[in-house]
Amino acid sequence: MMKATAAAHTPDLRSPRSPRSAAHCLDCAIRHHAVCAHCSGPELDMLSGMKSYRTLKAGDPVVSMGERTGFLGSVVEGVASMSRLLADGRRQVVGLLFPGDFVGRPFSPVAPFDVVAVTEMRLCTFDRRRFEAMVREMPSLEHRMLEMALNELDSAREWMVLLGRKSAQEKLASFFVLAAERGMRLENRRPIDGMMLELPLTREDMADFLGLTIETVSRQIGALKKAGVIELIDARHLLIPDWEALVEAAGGELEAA
Amino acid sequence: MMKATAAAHTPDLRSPRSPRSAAHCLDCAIRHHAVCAHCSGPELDMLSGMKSYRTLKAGDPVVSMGERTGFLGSVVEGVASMSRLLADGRRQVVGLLFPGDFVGRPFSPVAPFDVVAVTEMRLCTFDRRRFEAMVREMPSLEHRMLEMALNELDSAREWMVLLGRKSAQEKLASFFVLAAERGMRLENRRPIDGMMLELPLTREDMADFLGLTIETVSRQIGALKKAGVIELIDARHLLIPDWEALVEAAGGELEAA
DNA sequence: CGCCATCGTTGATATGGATCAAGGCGGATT
DNA sequence: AATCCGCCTTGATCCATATCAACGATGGCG
Repeated sequence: MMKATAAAHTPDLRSPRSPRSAAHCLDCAIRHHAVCAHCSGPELDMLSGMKSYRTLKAGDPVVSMGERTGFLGSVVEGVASMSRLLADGRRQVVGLLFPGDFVGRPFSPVAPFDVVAVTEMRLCTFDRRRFEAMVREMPSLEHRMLEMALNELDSAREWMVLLGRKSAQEKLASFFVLAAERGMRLENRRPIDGMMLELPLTREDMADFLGLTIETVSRQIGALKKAGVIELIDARHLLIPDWEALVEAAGGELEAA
Repeated sequence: MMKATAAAHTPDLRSPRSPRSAAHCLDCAIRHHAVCAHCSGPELDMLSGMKSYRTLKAGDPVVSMGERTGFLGSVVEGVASMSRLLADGRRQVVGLLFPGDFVGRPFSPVAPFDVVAVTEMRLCTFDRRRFEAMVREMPSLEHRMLEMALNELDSAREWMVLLGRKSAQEKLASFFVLAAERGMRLENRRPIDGMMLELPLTREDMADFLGLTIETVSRQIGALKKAGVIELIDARHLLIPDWEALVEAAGGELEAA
């Protein structure tokens, strides 16, 4: 029974259609969550005509900091990280990109951060120039971009609170809250008591996202488990017996990223 | 001589005209730096007609988290902080608002953070509904908003790197870099060796911005002084003898906020 | 002028998380 | 089935920063 739940949450990456692409944007899984969410029929046709897909394996670079990238796009399936590597090897993950999230920095060709696939993933991409031109001609698309940018800005600031002021344990709990909320979002559902959560990140990526070391991540997961806030299935899967207790352990509400 | 330099940098807040307002946007100090930067003549007339000014003293609240604010606007003079206060009193400053910066959260009436004047300041405000309607009708204005939001997003992520991975001393040096760059920006100048920097924040605000305590802020300022990276004039004024040395102490380049 | 409040500095001590070190587990390769 | 390697956990110790405490400087106000 628990196995069944686990299976139901495991992304079935390759099943629905050919590995290459989804025929038309109308059939796309992220249709109502991505930058194209508010596009009308003809607008969607136009996007549909210029999109192309990329499939990536965990660990594959998507864009590198400083690079001039010729494309912009959306995450369709899987998860990517945006991060900055300092000269001495310290690394900070500044955001995760889930399905529906926008990839790339419009109107500035030089990438400000590294983007790396952290799971197997599928990306829907557009030629940068054509997409930017389209944005400038379609106010509804530009409005959608603004709406998304403002939401990401709120989320980034929310995360600054975590990085600057939360304890290691609160950081871990907050990460689980974030991952659970984002995991449910595509299906327009909310996290519920007893739900299973699949962690898309390694301990190292979690550490770099939370401003901690892998050892502290490991120990604080252990502490949350001992406190009964989570139950571990394996290193990458956990159960959340009581959602409110988890939010509590996270030190109060987070805005969904 | 040093006194003269100091005077030249001290904002002369009340001098130019009546406390109430600047006549027309064309004469405004932030004309080319604020949300109105790309507006053409007729557009500017429209904004000019709907603006009104607010003057605030250091410590005055601008908007409170959770509040429904009826206005949006721009900082004209002075500096404000955006922050979040946790239930137990911990506080994190998530951003500073300098002249030209946008104030308020468009398209979402509930303020996600507290905004407080940290110096005496002057604000140019617009009725939220009228401004939002104008944005939706003027693609150039909406494009400018998007451009600003994307820049702020880059800055916020940059700051996440600082909060998650930098040492206390690097944090202080980075803050001085930020303050110096922002101080020079309005005049389209870059920081130079020997420049004087006026700190707009108390030690407490700096601590909350950097994720530190006031004692650590005080000690690390002392350490940077001993290292010769800065010279203290008084608690609120310092000299930067060597700009590159300061950037170095900050642990590498910051993108200007 | 002297009081008080706010702000900042400095010193002593405590501690949360980092660092250093060792070993376990599971999956891929052969 | 044995080996290996990446990933994770656990233990011992260290250290950067927090905390606790006292005091100094500055400026507003009676």
